[in-house]
Amino acid sequence: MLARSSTVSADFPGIFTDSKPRSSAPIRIFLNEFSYKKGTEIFGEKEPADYVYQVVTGAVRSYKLLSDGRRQIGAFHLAGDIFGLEIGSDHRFTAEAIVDTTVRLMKRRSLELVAESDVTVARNLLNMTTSNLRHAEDHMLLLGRKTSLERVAAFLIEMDRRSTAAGVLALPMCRRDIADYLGLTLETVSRALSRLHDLDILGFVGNTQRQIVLRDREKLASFDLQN
Amino acid sequence: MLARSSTVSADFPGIFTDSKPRSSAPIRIFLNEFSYKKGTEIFGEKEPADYVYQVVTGAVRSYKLLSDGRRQIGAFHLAGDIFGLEIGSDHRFTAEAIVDTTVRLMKRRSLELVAESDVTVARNLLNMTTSNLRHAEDHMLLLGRKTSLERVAAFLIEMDRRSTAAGVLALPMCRRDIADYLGLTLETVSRALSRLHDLDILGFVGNTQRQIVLRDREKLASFDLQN
DNA sequence: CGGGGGCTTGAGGCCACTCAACGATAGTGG
DNA sequence: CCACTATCGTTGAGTGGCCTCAAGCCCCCG
Repeated sequence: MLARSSTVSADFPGIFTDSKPRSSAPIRIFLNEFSYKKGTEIFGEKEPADYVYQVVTGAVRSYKLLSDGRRQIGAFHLAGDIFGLEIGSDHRFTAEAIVDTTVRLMKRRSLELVAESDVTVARNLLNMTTSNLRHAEDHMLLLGRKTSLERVAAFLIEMDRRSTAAGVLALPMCRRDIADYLGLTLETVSRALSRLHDLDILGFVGNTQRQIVLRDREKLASFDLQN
Repeated sequence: MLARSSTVSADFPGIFTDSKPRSSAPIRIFLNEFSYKKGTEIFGEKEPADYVYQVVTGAVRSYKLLSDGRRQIGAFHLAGDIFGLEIGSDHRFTAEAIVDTTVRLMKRRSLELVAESDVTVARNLLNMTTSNLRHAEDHMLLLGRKTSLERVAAFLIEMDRRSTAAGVLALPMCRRDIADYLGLTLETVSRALSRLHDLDILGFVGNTQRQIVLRDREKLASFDLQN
């Protein structure tokens, strides 16, 4: 039970920022921190959505499965991101910790109650849903019409944009995750990365293949067509 | 200027239904009907989103283009559907009439004003955005992971579900539109339909290839894997 | 009747997938 | 400390599903 005394807005900025100072009596919303080991499930598709989550540290993948095991990752959630926000009663994705992850969670019901009275919170709920929608729309274009090289380039640019640290891109997810996000196989992702490496567009840091430095953002961007 | 005297809810059911009876003085919202000839643009991507649209008769496609002309259709809008609803200031898709189409339109600004005061309208905005999001999420799975036959089967099932008339599916869009919706080529779509025809799962009505009768919904559904 | 758009079908090619081998790294336990 | 194993990533060879290119049919329409 954290944040008893802190303002809510400091803890769930995506939902509460831009809110005018609220009534002197602070709204009490339960905020618990919770940790998940690498690879464990945070919630499953079609489970009731009782909580909304925010990544504190770590990374999360949200995905859907076909009955034969094919997987489509809809989004990666990094530090600060809010996920599991559903308007309907059930989750539409399964969420798993990619690495050891701690999240902050709040009762969805509490959020709804606040949204009832606070117009700003309600609008921010709409804004977050909209930004999820925008991402999904852009991703449809990628999945439906882009080549493997274009997809990988777009992925690197997206991760670079979202990354806090300038310079080195530290990818928390494995090649298979990237592949399932981009609608490819892990081998194709690996080949695309190798090709970008051969073209001196990116470099690997040390011996790990999860830390990438973008040597030529401009050339990289030329592979990610505008729309 | 229609609907001067009618209630708003009757005209924009997607936004206003489930609303409790509002104040005795009806809210005045401009409602114009407008017609577009087959193939003409209703609005373009990145244009300011001043209006929200509802299909009265006809059909509309919403799509994004890559700079080299590759196209991804994000959604088809049929009679009754609301489209062009943006939270940001600009449209994120281009919308075109697939056939001769009449739409009803309202000033977005008016809608926002109503949403400010009427919580139910605000919630319905959120619900509509959410249902767009759900569709996009499902479509990502289709585009990223399904085979051509699965995609076409899913498309037929979706159109059948949305179609008002039971029995015959009257598709307003051409094969190229279907292909750009499913991330395929028109030839692949045609081959998939032929294959379903050969399997006695569907039939064509008369000499036209746009009217389809589903002979065996169960077998069709078996091609569209659950997730 | 000629022309064009929409659709189907065939033949061939290519990009991404499949299958496989291999190296590197990290974690485990002797 | 060193096998031992499992996981992750890269790379190569070959396949296959969808794309490309092309021909031809049908229907509509001027």
